Amino acid sequence: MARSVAKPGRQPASGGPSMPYDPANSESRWQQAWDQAGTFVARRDERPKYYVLEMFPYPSGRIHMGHVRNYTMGDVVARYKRAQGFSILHPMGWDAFGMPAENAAMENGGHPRDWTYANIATMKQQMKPLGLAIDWTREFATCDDDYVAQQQALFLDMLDAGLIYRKAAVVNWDPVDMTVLANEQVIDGKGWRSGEPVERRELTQWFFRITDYADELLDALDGLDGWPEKVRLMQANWIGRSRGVQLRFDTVNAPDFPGIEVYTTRPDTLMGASFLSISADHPLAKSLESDPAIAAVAAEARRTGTSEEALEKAEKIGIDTGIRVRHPLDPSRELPVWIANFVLMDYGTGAVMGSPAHDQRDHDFAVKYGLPILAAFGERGATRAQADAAVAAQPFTPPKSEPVTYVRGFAGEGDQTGDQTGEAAVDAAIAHAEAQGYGEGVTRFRLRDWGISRQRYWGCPIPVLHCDTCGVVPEAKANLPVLLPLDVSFDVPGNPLDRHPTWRDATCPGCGGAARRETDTMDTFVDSSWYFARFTSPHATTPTDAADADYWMNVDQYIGGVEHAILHLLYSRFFARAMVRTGHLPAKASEPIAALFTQGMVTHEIYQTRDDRGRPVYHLPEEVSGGKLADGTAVEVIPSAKMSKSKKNVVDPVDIVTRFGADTARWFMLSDSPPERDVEWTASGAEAASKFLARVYRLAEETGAAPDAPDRNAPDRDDPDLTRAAHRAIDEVTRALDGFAFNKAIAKLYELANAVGRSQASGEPRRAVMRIVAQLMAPMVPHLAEDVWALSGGQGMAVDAPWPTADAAALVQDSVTLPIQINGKRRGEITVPAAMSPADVEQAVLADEAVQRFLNGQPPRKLIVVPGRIVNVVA
RNA sequence: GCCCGAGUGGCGGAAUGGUAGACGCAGCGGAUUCAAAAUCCGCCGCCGCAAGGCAUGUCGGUUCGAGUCCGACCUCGGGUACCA
Repeated sequence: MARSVAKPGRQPASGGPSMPYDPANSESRWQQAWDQAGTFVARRDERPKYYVLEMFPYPSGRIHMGHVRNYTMGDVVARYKRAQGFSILHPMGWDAFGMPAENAAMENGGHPRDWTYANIATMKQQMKPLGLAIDWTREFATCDDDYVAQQQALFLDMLDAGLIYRKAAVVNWDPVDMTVLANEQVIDGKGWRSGEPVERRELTQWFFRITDYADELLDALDGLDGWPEKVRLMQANWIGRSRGVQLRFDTVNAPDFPGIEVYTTRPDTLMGASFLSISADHPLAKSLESDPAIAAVAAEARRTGTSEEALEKAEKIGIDTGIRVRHPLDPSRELPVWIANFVLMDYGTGAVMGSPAHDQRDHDFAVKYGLPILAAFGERGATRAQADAAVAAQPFTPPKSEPVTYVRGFAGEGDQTGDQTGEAAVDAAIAHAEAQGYGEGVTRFRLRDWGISRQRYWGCPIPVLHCDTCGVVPEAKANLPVLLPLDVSFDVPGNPLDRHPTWRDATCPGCGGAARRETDTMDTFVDSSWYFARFTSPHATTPTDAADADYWMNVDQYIGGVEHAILHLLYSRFFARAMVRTGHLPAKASEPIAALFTQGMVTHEIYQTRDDRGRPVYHLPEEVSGGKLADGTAVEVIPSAKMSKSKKNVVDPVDIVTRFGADTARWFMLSDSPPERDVEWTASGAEAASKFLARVYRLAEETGAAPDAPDRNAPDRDDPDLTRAAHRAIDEVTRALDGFAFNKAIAKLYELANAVGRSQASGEPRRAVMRIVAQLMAPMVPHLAEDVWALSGGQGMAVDAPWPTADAAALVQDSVTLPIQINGKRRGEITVPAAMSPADVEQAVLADEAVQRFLNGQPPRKLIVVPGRIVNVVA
């Protein structure tokens, strides 16, 4: 419907009816235009390349606002870099294996494969209208047969290179459902479906030797300049390189176990050791299980979940085994050996030294079981009695760099006491242990090898066979891919691969005899550890293509949630090294991600009322208006909560795009919060974004219509203020985009649009500025930018226009206003020529009336002039 | 428990150690309109008539000057190796 929108005075006299901003129509039109031009198909050419990647989505069923935010940010980078002349790789795929598909099959029937591909189709259809500059020709899902084939080929090469091995590891076992549970399926130590306490159970599983690269993964963090410092810190702490000592405690009364090996980073507290604790799975503990009391505690200890969190938070339990060990520094002391539930056989030696005076966990344990608490050291100057008294109620754990007073020598009773830092004492203790032969200094890592075996169906099959003659044998590459059987059911718990009638049967590539397939599948983190490499040549018949990988690697900008700061990103860093080693990536790709940005979540208010029994009842945003329901009931508003279906505080991107258009959704997602922080979706904010975009469209229409005015032959009115504003905006928006400050870029665009609205400039000068507006907005709102570009006389498409550059001359200011502080408080200001010397500024300031009043005739004690910034008078 | 973050008006936020609150939302006032919507213009941290004072989670410190740096704490969020 046509209507006039032009302001009085700028009304196009002869102009036809203007069209209102109509994103539904124009957005799909521009998307078709880009498609037809093949604008976003990545090409290897003479331009410098730029690889932008957002963490690919799990196909859960529908896209959500978090996806919109994530992909919009990547899209801004892709379009901005494209305008700057880079050849862009900006692909999209699907992290398609995983538990939700199996859960859906269990709950609603159907097959995980069908569920997954249907979800992918839906989500792709939902993403398309966002107008993302994605090369869809490279799309793949990790559950595609082809991806499975290449991943299995990688596995075999890594196996061949010695990067993969098998060992026993514990899992959460649900004794009722007879199945392995994921950590998230263990709630308060009980299985999520059965409600029964889970047990720890040992299984032989496949491991990647990520610890081979522990040193390198840690040291290389220093070079990752484009990564957030917090992520590098988290990874460094996770890898956790520590220097300590492996100590041997000789047993007194266990002839079959002459010694127990213990690793500690605090050998300086050895004199404070009052017990050893061992895992219930330690061989020594297992040998004692004929004792019913020990068996009971061991069984109880095995009932704790396997997660570190569960382990650390669980009530500490233990039992004295009756076994005694001799203290290495004092043969007259015998220490008891306890079984404890917080020690896992998987980590280290399965035994730890208890120094309750200097460790919170050991202290808790010692208090609970009445074990002695002996201080190795105390506050500086403390006597032994004082130090012991101080640790009775709580452990003393100062930083290792802090000097303390050792009250029991760390090299023996009364030997090497006195003031030391923990660091120095640890060094001395290690030296002493080595000299005396009761231990040796070792560097160890917190990082453990990466267990990839999953007792689940919907994952990439591990391509190995079990042969009675040859043992464990890799599948022949010619037989890849090993694909999942499709005729499976999920009506009984457990892994359908295990109970499939024929799938396991295979021929041994070694001896040609009968063999059984491995029924474990790979951790889905394997899939996501190399997908970025696969995007460089998604259709290659090998995992990667050397020329493509060489051109496109590395990822120049990776964008995703901080929840992946450790596992996904560390595994990817490891995988890249493994792929370099096996010849699938060039050496330069061993750090595959040059820059990382972690974006915040999208949140929304929760609207809550209470039922008769005081339980919360949640209401959808559209049911609430003005803080009330339709029937007038007031709702309680809980701000900034993560969007979740159960809390009903969700906004569907499809609804938003239908109602406002993609550009509004994109604009609001970027405008309201800095990208690394959470953003709260608000209806009013979305409406404001929509209004602003409509206003920009109107401005473009008005300026575009200007030549049709009757005075078209009169000279154009220029407006130096507007030109200056435009160049300042170019400068500021460019710097904001470079710094990932999308919200600031948008604030600058508001300012520029306001300047255009105020300006009296006419005709071409105005249109020139509107073309700059179009270019600067294009990365954020690409469809509107095309409209504005076309309306203001731009040639071709805005998407193909090179990024504008600011005219330095237009940015210079001739005078500056300096605030005047007196004793640090703002008391006035002074406007001086920008080039005025500090000495002249001082004179001008001292002449200032407000300054004279404060100084009251006295000379100032100090006068600080920060050129161009501020003046501070100290009276 | 442990590791890592974040906290600024009624709200989202801005601020190379240099005027705290850019820009936007909400609110208030005005213009336009028969009326409304839409649009346009103006005001808008708190207390105070004003002078002025108080304000960046809390408490201390460094500095001519601290939202920004240092120390301790509080609250919320992420991770914690089988959720992705």
